[in-house]
Amino acid sequence: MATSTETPRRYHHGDLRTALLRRAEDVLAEDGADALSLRGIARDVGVSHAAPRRHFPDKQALLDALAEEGFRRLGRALDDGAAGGDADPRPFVDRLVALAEAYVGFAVRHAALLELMFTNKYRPGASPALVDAGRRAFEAPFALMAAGQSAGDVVAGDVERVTTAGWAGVHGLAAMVNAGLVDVEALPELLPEVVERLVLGLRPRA
Amino acid sequence: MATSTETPRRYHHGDLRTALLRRAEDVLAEDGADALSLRGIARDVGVSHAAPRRHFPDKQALLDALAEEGFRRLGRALDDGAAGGDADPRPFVDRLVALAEAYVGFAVRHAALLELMFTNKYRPGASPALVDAGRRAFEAPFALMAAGQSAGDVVAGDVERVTTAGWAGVHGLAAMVNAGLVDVEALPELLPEVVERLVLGLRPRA
DNA sequence: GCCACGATGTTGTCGTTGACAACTCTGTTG
DNA sequence: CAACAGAGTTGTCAACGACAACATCGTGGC
Repeated sequence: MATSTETPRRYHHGDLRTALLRRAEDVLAEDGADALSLRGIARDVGVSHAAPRRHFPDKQALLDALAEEGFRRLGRALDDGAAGGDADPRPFVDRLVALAEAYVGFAVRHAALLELMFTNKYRPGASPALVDAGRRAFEAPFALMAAGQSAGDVVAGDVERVTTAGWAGVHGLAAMVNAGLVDVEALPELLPEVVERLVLGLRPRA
Repeated sequence: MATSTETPRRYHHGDLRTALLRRAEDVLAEDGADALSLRGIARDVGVSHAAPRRHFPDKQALLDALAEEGFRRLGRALDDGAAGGDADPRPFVDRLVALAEAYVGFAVRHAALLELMFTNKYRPGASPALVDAGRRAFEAPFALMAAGQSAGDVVAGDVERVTTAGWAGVHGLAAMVNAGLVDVEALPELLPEVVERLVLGLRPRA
C-alpha cells in the first residue's frame, strides 16, 4: 500500500516531506490517529525509519503539519461554501445552511483529521503557523454572521460572541456525527433543521 | 505521586482494580490520554507491570472502564441538573440552562475524560455496558425536551430529532471549550445566551 | 573540471511500552 | 491440611520514538 510510483529507489527521495504527509493522512483516515507511527509511514513510503526526522524533528511536528494543512483545506471548503461572500444573493438562511453543510461535510469526510486539528491547535506551544491557519479557516462564518447583522437577519452585538453562540450548534452537530451520536444518514434531514432553528434563535427580537 | 496509603505492601493489593482506575483517571486529568500507560499507573500504584492484566485484559479494557464510569458520573450530574424531573417547578428555559450548565461544567472539569468517553463509546466493538452507560447518561435531556413539548414550550415532532437538534448547541459549546475555541472565562456569559437562543429556535411557530 | 560542503537518508542503539507466558504467593474450601 | 484458584511477579518480545554516527548525493565556489 502506498508504494510510491516505483522509481527504482534513488538515494534521495525527491519530495519525502510531501510523501510522508500524504501517507500519514491516509493512515489517519483509514486506521485512526493511534495507528499512526513514524516508522510505519516511513516503511510505507519506502524509506528508512529515521528518514522522517530530517523533515519532522519529532512526531508532534508531523501531526502539526497535518493539522495545519487540514485547517487550510477546511478554510477553502468554508470559503467555497460561503461562495460570493457579501455579494452572495441567496437569503441568509440558505447561506448559513451552505456553510454548515460545508463544515459538517468536511467533518464527516475527514473525521480523524478534524479531531487531530482541534486537539493540536490550542495545545500549549502550538506553532504560530498552526494557530494562524486555524484562525483563518473560520473567517467565512464570522464574515457571514457580520453580514447577517448588517442585513438585520441577526441580532446585534459582539460579532465574536454571536458567531460563537451560533456556530456552536454547527460544530456540535459535526462533533456528534463524528462521535457516532448522530447517524450520517440522518444528516440531510437534521442539518437544515439545526440551522433553521439556529437562525430563528439568532433573529433580532421583533 | 499517588503512593497508595502506605500499607506495608501485602502481596495481594486488596482492591487493585479500583486503585488502577483512580490513578488512571488522575493521570488522564493531569497529563492527558497520551500520557496514560499501563506500566506507569502500575508503578504509581506500587505493583508490577503485569499486574493490571488480571483486571484489564488490555489497555483498551481499562479505557473502556474509565469511559463507562465517566458516563455514569455524567448521568448523575445531568440528573442533578434536571433536579425534580417533570415536577420541577422552574420554567423550561431555566431547566434547560441548568442542564446545560451541568453538562458544560462536567466537560470543563473532566475534559480529557469526556473526550475519551466519546471516542470509545461508539468505537466498533464497544462493550454493551459502555454503550448502555452512554445511553443512560443522556436520559435527562431527552426527558426535559419531551416535557417541553408537552408543555408547549418546544415544537412538536420526533423527540429524538428535536433533542438532537437542540442539544447540538450545548454539546458544541462544551466541545469548543475543551478545544480551546471558547475561553472558560466567557462561559458564564455565553452559556445562557446559547441556551436562550436555542430555546427561541425550538419554540413552536407562534 | 572538481571538490568541499550541506542537505538528505541510513544503520545502529537506547529506553519505554503493551502483550504474553511461566512461575509464585496466598487464603479459602472441602 | 492439602489442593486449588485467584492475584501478583519476573522475564521476554516486538514495535515505537528519539538520538547519534555514518553514508550518499548534488551543487556552488574555485
